[in-house]
Amino acid sequence: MPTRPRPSSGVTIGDVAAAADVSRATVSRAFSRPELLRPETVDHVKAVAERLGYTANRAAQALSTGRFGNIAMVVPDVANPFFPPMVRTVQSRAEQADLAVFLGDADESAEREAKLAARFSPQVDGFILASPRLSAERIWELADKRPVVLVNRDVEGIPRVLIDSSGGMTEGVVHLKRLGHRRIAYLAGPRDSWSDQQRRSAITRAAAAAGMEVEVIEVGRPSYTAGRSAVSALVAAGATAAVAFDDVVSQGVLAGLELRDIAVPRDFSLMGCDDTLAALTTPAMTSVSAASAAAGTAAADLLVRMLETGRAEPERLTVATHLVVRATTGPAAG
Amino acid sequence: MPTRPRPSSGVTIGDVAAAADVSRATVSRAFSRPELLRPETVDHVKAVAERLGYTANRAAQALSTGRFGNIAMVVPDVANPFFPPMVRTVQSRAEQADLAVFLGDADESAEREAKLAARFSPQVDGFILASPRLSAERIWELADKRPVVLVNRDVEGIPRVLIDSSGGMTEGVVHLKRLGHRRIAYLAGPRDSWSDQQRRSAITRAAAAAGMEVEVIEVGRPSYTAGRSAVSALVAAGATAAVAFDDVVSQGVLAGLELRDIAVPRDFSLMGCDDTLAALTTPAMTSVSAASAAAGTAAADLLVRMLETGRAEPERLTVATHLVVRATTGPAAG
DNA sequence: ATGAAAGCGCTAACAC
DNA sequence: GTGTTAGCGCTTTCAT
Repeated sequence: MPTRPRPSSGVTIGDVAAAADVSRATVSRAFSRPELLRPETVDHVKAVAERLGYTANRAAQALSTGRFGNIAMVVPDVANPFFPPMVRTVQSRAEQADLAVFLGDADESAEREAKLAARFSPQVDGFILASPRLSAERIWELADKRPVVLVNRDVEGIPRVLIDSSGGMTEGVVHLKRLGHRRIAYLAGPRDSWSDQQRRSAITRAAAAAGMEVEVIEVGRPSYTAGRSAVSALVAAGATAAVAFDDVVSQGVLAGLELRDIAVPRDFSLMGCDDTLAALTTPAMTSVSAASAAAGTAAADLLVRMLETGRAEPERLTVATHLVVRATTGPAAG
Repeated sequence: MPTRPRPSSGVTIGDVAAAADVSRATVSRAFSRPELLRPETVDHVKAVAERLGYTANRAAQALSTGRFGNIAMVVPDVANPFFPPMVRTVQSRAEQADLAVFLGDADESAEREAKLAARFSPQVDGFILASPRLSAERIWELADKRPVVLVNRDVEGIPRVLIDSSGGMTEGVVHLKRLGHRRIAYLAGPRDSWSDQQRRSAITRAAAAAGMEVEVIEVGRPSYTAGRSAVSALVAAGATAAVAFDDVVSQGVLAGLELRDIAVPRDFSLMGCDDTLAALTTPAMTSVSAASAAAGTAAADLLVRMLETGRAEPERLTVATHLVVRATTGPAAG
């Protein structure tokens, strides 16, 4: 008989059973189904386990039950200030359900999202995909194997939490119109981002309704530098105001305008989105509220419920936004 | 014999073995030790596995090998811009070693760090603790069970990566002295943070050496609001310059000063630390470089090596810092 | 209320 | 080079 030095996770359920003079089944039940045991048995077993420093082997548990006690959260970029608050709330909700959270940063790439999903899939009970760039097909495939909750992405039949920026966006356009602007620019984000598509169409529609012209300028990956570099295009477009895909880009634009001695809001109006940094800049930026923290809680809640009830109806939530007017929007120049 | 509906992870190694007409051991080897098999066997097995959509059950693997293929990273606050770049680099290094990363946000609390560590411990091969607030004893306890790498924390016998801010801090004090400042303030961070202790003593020492007075003002959790609120204490202290624990606090101070119409750098000099936001503010802040991304890579590297070699010598790295002079430091007023 | 025992899917001795 | 087989530590059915 083989006697290889087996990997030992230290104290096992057998050790506790022996020390407490009960069967392993009893030890197991003391933790997972204490109501099946006499209270004194439970106490005794737990005391012994405590004394021995017993911790259940998660792998064995998972192998036996088929449940891992883990979920995965995938984000396009943790360094984007939109996500950390969401990461935090997802974690705290997950912790309440005794779930540990894997975090994957996809670096704004659909390909890397797929890789991460594949890597996590064999050891998680479910996924939260924040602003995923994955195709609907791949999301369906994934959802076919594990419960999936989406944030800021709408795919048929998949539970999701949407932060609907169109309300705030529209208010923003109206606000700019009232200030006398006639020609504005939208600094667009990643094309495969649902948020960008939504914002793009909201602003286009609102501008048309208000009889304003809108020039769309692509900046690609939403970053400070991308925003700063976009200023020349902004100037070339002859716009007197701009709405940026998010606050990060907006902050870059702010710096770029300053560099060219274009005063905000005197010579130019600027509006961000998500309200992640807007309150912290100088001057403070007008932005569209977002509440990504709340979205995180909601998403985690949905997932936890799916896990507990076993694939309930796909719930679909939408949270509204509004414009937060600060110092970067003012009357049109001239 | 029991016939409960066993949790099935779909296609198992047995299915592949049957379909490929080999033993399960061969299938296992085709993936983990292909060099032991005839190339054609490997190809055949892999092809069949592919066709069947086989994915190894991680729990079974872990149970059998005692290795999980996961590591945990614990940070005090993901929303603090110092950490996301580190999280990203840790992840990318971990991915190269085929390790998945659990992320825990401890919310600046030692207690929560301990909880997270306990939660992750039974299913990870090692830990990266970033700026942990845990006591040395608890860190030793943890390191006793699993390999641990520390970032910005020095505990005897534990591998770690330190970003030594004292160099940059000292340069900063000299810089302020040269500008004519005589009385400065240090806006201190969390007392249980190694970084804060180090910065605190570096500035105290440097100021003493330069014959300057330094008032230490505690702000507690390093946040924008904490920084902004600290401005009154700053004014009361009669300092003409301040060094903040980090850029987040510094950014808050900047806003607080602006609110009181104290012009920077004309009336007051301000210096941040870590250079996370400094380049993005208006005016751009003088700060101490930090390279948290590099620290993350180094830490992950250390951990991966420990995992591969099996507890090598505890390596201990220190990365130096320097002052990055920008617009918020100028001649002393008056 | 508790115990006995099968088996979750995989890996690694060992035999051939 | 490949097969056989004994577990890894846990949960759960079934029996008592």
